[in-house]
This record gives sequence, C-alpha cells and structure tokens, in this order.
Amino acid sequence: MPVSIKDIARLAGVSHSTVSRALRDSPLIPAVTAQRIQQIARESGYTASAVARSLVTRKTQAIGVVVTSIADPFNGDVVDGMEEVANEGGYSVILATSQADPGREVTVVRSFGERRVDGIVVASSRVGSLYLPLLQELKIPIVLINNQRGGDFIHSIAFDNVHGAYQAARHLLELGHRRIAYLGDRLGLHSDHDRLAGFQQALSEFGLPWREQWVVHGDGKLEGAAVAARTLLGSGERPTGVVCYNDMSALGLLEAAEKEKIAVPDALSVTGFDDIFCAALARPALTTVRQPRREMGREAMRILLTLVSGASAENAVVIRGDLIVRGSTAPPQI
Amino acid sequence: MPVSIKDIARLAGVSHSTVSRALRDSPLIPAVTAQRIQQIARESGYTASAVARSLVTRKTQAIGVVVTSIADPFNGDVVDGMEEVANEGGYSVILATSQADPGREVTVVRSFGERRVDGIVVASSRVGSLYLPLLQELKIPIVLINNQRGGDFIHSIAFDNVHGAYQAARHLLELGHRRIAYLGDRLGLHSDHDRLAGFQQALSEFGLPWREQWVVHGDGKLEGAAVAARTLLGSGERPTGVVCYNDMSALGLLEAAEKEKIAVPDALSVTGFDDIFCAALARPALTTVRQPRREMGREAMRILLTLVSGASAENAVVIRGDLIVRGSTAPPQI
DNA sequence: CTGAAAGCGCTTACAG
DNA sequence: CTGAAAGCGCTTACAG
Repeated sequence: MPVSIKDIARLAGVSHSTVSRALRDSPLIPAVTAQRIQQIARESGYTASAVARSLVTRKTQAIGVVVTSIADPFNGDVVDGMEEVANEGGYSVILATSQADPGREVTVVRSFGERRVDGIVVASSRVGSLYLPLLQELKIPIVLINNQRGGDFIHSIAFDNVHGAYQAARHLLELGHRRIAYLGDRLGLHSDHDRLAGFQQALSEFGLPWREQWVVHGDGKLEGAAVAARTLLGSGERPTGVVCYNDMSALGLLEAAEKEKIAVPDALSVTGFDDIFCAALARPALTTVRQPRREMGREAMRILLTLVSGASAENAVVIRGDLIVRGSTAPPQI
Repeated sequence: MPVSIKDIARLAGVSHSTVSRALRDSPLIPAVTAQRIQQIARESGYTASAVARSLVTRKTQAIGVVVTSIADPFNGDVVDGMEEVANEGGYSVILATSQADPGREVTVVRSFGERRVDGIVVASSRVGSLYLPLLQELKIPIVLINNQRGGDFIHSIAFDNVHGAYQAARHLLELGHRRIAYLGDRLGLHSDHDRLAGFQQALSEFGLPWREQWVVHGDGKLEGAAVAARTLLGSGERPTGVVCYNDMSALGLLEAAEKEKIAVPDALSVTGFDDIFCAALARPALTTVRQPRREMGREAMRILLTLVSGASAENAVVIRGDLIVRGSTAPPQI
C-alpha cells in the first residue's frame, strides 16, 4: 500500500485538499506551508498516483503506438523519433505490435481506447479509415503513418513512394540503362503499388515500354527476393538494371547475382529503397532511396500532440526522400 | 464524455453494480440478463475505463520497459520478445528510453512508479542496484537485463560475455592463430570488461601472454572502431587475428583492413559479437558470437510476470550464446 | 488561505 | 439474484 495524500495530510496536520494543492504548487498555498508538506512527502516516500489523477483529469499523458513489429529496424527508428517527441511533451508511449494482422491491429487500438490514451499513432496500418467509427466515440485523435490500406484518412503522414521509385528508375535511365526491371514485394500492398507506378512513370518519360516479364515480385525479404531474382536473371534477355522494392529485396538480388556470377554493378545495376543500416555495409554498397524514418516518426508525433492539445493540424503530410548513390549502380557496359 | 457504466445502468433499468457484474460475466448474474446488458453496452459504444478499474484493483496490467535506445536493432529484438510475452499474459508495455544516461534512467523509472506499472524491466542499466530504495516502497518488481553497472541485483538476466569472448578467441587459437588482438569498446563498461576477460582466459589456456599493444579500444561503433583498428594494423608486428567487442567494431575493422589492402580472412581473421543482422551480409560474412536477443527479452519478461503474480523466480539467470562461424575467419597463412 | 464535499468510473463486500 | 454503500487516490469548485 503506497503512501497516499491522506497519509501525508495526517502527518502534516492539514486536510488532504491542502496536501494536493501544496504538491502541485498551487498559488493558494503559502510557500512555507508548501515546502513543509513537500518535505514530509519526500521523507515518507510519497509517489503520486497517475491513475487516480487521470481519473479526475481525464488525461493519461500517454500515447498509444502500434507498429507491425518492433524487431524491424525500420520501425525502430520511427518509434525512436516518436518517443523522443512524446517525451519532450511529457507523454509516455505505450507500444504494441500488430504483426501486420488487421484483427490484432483492431484489438490493440481498442485496448488503447480502454486505457484512455490521449492519442494514437499507427504505422503501416492494414485497417486505415475503418478506425473512424471505433474511435470517434472515444474522441481519441489518431494519426496514421504509411497507411497501407489506402482510402483517405483524416490525419496521416506518408512517404512519397511514387516519387522515390521514380528517382531510382530515373537514375538508372540517366546512367544509360534501357533494359530495366522492377523487383517488387507482393505483400507490400499500397507501397508496392506506388513504387511500381513511380518506376513505370520514369520509363514512360523516356519513351520506354515496360515488359511484363521484367516485373517480378518477392516478399520483401532476402530469400523471397532472391527466388524472384532468379527468374529475372535466368530469363532470355536479361535486364541491365533493377529497381527493387526495398533494400532487403536488393540484397537478395545481390546474393542471387553473386551466385550466378553476374558482376554488380558492371553487368547489373541495382537500386534499393529505405536505406537501412546494412545498405551502406553491403558490397557493393547499395544505391538506395533514403526514407527519413526518424523524422517521420517525430513529425507523426508532433501532429498527434497538436491534435491532442485541441488544435487542428495538417491532414495528409507527404514526405520525400533522397536518392543515395553508392557502388551498386553504374553505366551499363557496352 | 465516453459512456459509462451508469449510462448503461439507466438504459437497462438496473443498478450500475449489476452492469459491472454483467460486463465481467459474474456467475451471480443470470445469462439472459447478462446478455441483455452486454448487448446494450455494445450498442451504446461502451468502452470500459481501464484507469477506473486500475484504481480499485490496484493493478494496471502494464509493464514498464526501459532501453537505452529503441533505434538500436539489438534492443529492438529484445523488446520484441518482451512485448510478445507481455501480450500473451494480457499486459501492455510502456516503453521509455534512457539514452544510457543514469539520470534519465532514474527519472523514467520514477515515472513508471507514478503510473503504477505492475513491473519494470530495464535493459543495460547504468543504475543497477541503486534502484532498490526507489522501488521497494512501491513494491514494484523489477528485473534487469544485461545490467551494466555491476553489483548484485535481485533479479537479473545477462548474457555470458566472458564465455562468448572465450569461444571467439578459442576459435582463432584452434585455427592456429597465435598473434591475437582484442578490439574493445571503451564505453562498454561491464560487458567490455567481461569480454576482455574471456579473451585473456583463452590466451592463457594456450600459454600465450597477451600484449598490451594488442588490446585497443574504440567506441563500439563503426568509425571509432576503424580508428582504433588502424593502430592495430599499423603497428610493427601485426596480429593475424582480432577478437572484436561487437559486430559494429568488427565491421569497422573490416573497413580499415579493406583500406589498408589487408585481405580478410587470408591475412587477417576477424570475429564479431552479437550477430546483428548485417553480420551475415557483410563481405566477408562475419564469424560472430550470437546473442539470443529475442529469447533474452522473452525470458526477462517471463521472470517479471512470475514475480508480478506473486511467485518467486530465479535470481540471476545467465545465458550463453553460440559461435557462428562464417567467412571472416580462417587459418593464418603463416 | 483552508477544509468539507462532490465526483472521476469502476469493483466488491454487505445486506436483503 | 440485486441494489445501496463504501472506497480506490486524487482534483477542484464552493463556502468560509
């Protein structure tokens, strides 16, 4: 049984109302009294109960964050940025994972509702705008980051996938490549769709048709991508450049190429997406589209806290990234 | 104003006590009544308030987790394991970062106390046993994972760093290396100390003295390690093998060796520590000591939940890892 | 300046 | 089976 405001009141010989005020530095309480009471509180090892306070203030100073998995370094950076901003604002972060499972995602958001968090941010949501009915009754503001479900949502922040893939494809085109493939992620939902679109846009700007057999899909992971890559590399006419859905896919492609003794970048140029930490460490180092993960996390939290404070905020923020050119791309030989 | 138990009581024409019981499936309430009330609750969009419940039950079903940084992939895996077990047990995770700053660590733990979390786990603590006075009053169980401060702590789980480094060094010795260096992390506190000890233990088992100039320290990161590595590689008699504090240091060493045109593993064998994701992707792929990060997170949470349930648990769990042999080590070329 | 009172939204003995 | 009552630990009008 932790010591409560009442215990201190008894020790100090005042009412618990006075203790409450003294502890919160109310201007009503004279400094001497306040100090005496605070001293007693300290000596008795008093720790205010945030749950009791929350019940009356109707504020928990807590933000619920849901990501697909925290083991994914991509999400780690995003969450780190969110935590930082939340912390600066005096908020705690309650973290939950959705495992990219829509059902679990809804369960988690509902549990956040029960905990009466002051706001929620969901990364890579598979539920998207379906939240509206669930949350509007609780009036808990929510912002989505990289919403995967499509459909408009009130407050969201997303990476410009079309533009990112466009930059990567354009980079290859400007290097002189004309036979360019796309290695996608069949589980990528919206982001795969958008990256493919950016890829196609660049090709058509150069008046190049895109070929069905040069669009293959892995699963966004190393092995799955390597399998898909084999189709690409084994086919009759081989592309000289490949735009990959993400860095993991690009690394899978690199592995497949190594196995087939296809030299990168001499015989094959490869671009990734994300700029995960390993991208710079791979050999050759990956040319890739960097997503400002941490900054996206910060921005998402900033918007949410603005909303929580009762102010209004931008609806749909779109963020662009930079192409980082490294050793995995070069002009085609011949 | 979310709908409360009272609102439902009014709608159902019963007392709020009855609503409370019906909602919790109390055996006192006949099934028909319970169903009718639950139906009304559903229709009115009722969401139970966990904060009100916590106030009376004195349980929050929340666990506080503090890590140095969630952007560190190492911690990401650990936290993922913790979250998984917590979730299975019906607990939420409140996440906070310490930035490896003892002051912030204490602040964070104190705020967890105010939130009345049911338990706390701290990774890589810089405060360690100093927590005791802070928490014993609140009677919140705490378990430390990879405590960096040293000193005994009641409940802890730690990786066996001595044994890990011993395995790495022994591997080099068995390959035939006799000139072996250690590239440490001057910020590594306890873990650096222990890994150096394991390294020395293996050397002395082989009757080899260790030389002062073959023990250098970086900062556990790529660049810092690369700088320290230059000392090692530039010195008169060069080692043929290096045991590194962690994978990042080993990768820094790899970079330095590449720059100096020293072939790995032909002219230099390198071992890492951790088996971070990039370790397998590097060229050559890193031989390293794998830490079962996720499992350590799971185990820490298991112990904590046992403690939370009122049962007793093992005090100090030590976990060993496996040496993963890859391409960065080979017999010395005389 | 200070205290008594009400209330936040629940749970749970206690009495019927 | 059901309700009235007390209480969890706070905050904050309201009255003095």
